[in-house]
Amino acid sequence: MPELPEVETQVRDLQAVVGKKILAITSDTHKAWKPNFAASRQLVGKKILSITRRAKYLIFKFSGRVVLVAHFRMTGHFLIAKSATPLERFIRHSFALSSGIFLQFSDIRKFGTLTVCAESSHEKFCKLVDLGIEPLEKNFTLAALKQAFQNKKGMLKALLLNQSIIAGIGNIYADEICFNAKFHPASRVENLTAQDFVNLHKAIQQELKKGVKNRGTTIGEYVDTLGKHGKNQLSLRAYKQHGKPCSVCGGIMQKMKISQRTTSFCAHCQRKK
DNA sequence: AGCCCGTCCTGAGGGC
DNA sequence: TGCCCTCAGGACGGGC
Repeated sequence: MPELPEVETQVRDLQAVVGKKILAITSDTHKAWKPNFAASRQLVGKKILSITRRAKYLIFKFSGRVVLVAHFRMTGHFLIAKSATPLERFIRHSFALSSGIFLQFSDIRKFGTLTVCAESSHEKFCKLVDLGIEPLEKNFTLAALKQAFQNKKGMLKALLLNQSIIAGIGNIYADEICFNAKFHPASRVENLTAQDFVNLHKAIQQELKKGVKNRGTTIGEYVDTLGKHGKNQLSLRAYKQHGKPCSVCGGIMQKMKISQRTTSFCAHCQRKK
């Protein structure tokens, strides 16, 4: 599923369409559009001025102070095509751009969302204001991590998945971060020591940077805008590894549910705090 | 506040 | 072959 590294990879590739104008939009999944499909008409004739990322959201700024905020949820991704012919079977939305380019939104499970709103209100309307700290930004310091976790209680993995604390981590990277830092995912954050925070801070940055460097994790359907697979799945050590031997100690990886998500971990290497 | 559940959705994979 | 069942889960709303 697309998380921070996958969205970041897409946003970097999508710079290729900045400056293009939207000529037409077709969609067979009107429900994805917020507040409604009719709002998509506001984008037609507008020029893409910038494409940026906040957490797992993609933010397209257009001429005329209009913004499109896209979220991939489980199975969404953009593809850049040289014709209107769908590059994949599950293209739900297609944007005809100037220069004969087509931006296609693929989304098997139809969970993805496309929100159109005024630039002045998009952060509030799309709840971007409620998002936590960006873990790959300079201001994500050790002190900032401690601050974000201050007065919080609960299971470590649940907090890593909470977008209002740290923004952009999903199920894959949460498992990898816990494994990297040797924390049992059900560790109580209120029990973490100063040294634990040092290790956690390092692991968050390492795993997300590795994901970006590898152009994302392809498990299931995620691909980049050219349809190419990422490489991060080749170096996963925890996510979906239950039943397999631990890459460190050789013990069999365990499985449990945390926050409704399947969680894989090594009961020997990852200590419960 | 923390935690759980249901909802949205559809393909993959298992069982028979 | 084919049908039914379960599973996968990001965000959100609701309940305890």
